[in-house]
Amino acid sequence: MRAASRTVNPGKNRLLAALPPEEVERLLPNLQEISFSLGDVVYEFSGHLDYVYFPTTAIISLLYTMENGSTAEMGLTGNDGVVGIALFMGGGTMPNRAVVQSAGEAIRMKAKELQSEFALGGEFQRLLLRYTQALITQISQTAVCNRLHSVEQQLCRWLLLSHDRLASDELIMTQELIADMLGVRREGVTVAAGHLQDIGAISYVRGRIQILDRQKLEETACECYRVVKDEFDRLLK
Amino acid sequence: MRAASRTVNPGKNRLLAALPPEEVERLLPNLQEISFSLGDVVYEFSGHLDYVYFPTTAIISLLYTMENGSTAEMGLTGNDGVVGIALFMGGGTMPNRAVVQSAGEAIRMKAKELQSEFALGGEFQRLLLRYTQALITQISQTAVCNRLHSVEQQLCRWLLLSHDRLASDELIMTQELIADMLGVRREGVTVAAGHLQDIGAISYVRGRIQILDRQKLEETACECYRVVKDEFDRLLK
DNA sequence: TCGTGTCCGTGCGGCAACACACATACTGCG
DNA sequence: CGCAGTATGTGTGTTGCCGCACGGACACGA
Repeated sequence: MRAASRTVNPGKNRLLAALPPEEVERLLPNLQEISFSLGDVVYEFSGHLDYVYFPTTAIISLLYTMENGSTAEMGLTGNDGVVGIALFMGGGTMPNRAVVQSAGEAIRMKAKELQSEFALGGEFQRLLLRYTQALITQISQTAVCNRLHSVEQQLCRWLLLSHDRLASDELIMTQELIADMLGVRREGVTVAAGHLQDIGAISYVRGRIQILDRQKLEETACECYRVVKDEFDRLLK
Repeated sequence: MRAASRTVNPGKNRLLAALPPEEVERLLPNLQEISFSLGDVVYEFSGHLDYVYFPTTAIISLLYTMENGSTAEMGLTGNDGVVGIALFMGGGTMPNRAVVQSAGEAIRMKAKELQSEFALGGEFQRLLLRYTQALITQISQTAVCNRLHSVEQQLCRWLLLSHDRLASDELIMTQELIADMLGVRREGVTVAAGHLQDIGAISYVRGRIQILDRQKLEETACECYRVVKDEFDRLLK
């Protein structure tokens, strides 16, 4: 995790990009660009947060780790959202972890400054709350999907959600890590990904996944992906 | 669903009870008591909402119904919360359903009036947002629990969450309905509930569940119950 | 170029939950 | 009282995923 002091471009995050000019101007001095590497921990279970992060090219996973060490993802945030909602929702902390799933950049803002801007009740507040509602839908759909769908369907959903938040068709991600995200065995991912390769949807070589055919992925995925996608599109213009 | 015009007692819902007197006074004329029966639909998938509901004795389940008809619960709300968060989060609707899981009363408030009070940015807003954060934790934990835990553990979690939101030790609930909530087969509930009877934690007779030994239920449940409980206690004072 | 670590593929036994079928039992109503 | 409807219990075979073990393949540095 490395901070740079150069001027930031808020247009690279959809929430910041949607702000009216006067609010952007007010916020700009408080924004800082920051680089994340794969695996960086943005916040820990019930841990204090000094900043919120608006990803631009990075993707952050919200994970829960059980007492016995097994993990599962609740949701993920890219350039369409913000990490650290507990800071404006009022709780300060959340009982989960946020881990960088795909290396890249984010824009950060001090908690205090976020909170005072939020309290003004303008477009900033409105956007953050709408994003939070979209996130709730994503988490809900994860819950339902975990209960009712196969590993292969969930893998498709996850690949599509990640792909939507990336500029490229390549994901840097070992099967081991995907297994942790989905809360399944590594071998389960191997089998599912093997099938997706057979049908020509992806190619997978030692931690580099190429998305070859989104169409096929969408067909193989369950309805959960589309529900989440549509809801994000609806709520975030 | 039946509305009564008699004077309401906001103290029976924990959110309303936590408001300072001047805000209660302002809201009181806009509150109405309403009765729900088991199975009443509070709102439909992506359906319009005219009111928010603050349950007092009723319990409302947030459910998702798949295209193939199978269902699963994302969370539940009792006298510690509010149904209809989309109205103040800004989205207006949500892609799920809300169904009465346990008959009882709630206090309702018109959407418009909710929104104008929310916009004032006072304690009302603060409480609603903190509740929403607690709900996010509940939904998240449901997601994780669905992935990693057994039907029996989930049944315990569900019974405990419901029991916390009830005045009595008796739940009126067939195994069929519980199965829909948990997103499992009815027979799965029969087996799990049978075991819970064997160890003396509950008794179960044709749609009437008696909670006999909470201690045993908590021991059999996974950690998920406690995480949710602690987070609600922390966020809602 | 060789070794070591990482990553991916595969096979096997086991188990929990599934789908389906059906038996039992209680309940309320005519 | 008898019957229909609802609710619960049980049995059988199937399936999807798990845990574990291991083998091969590639990558990178000494």
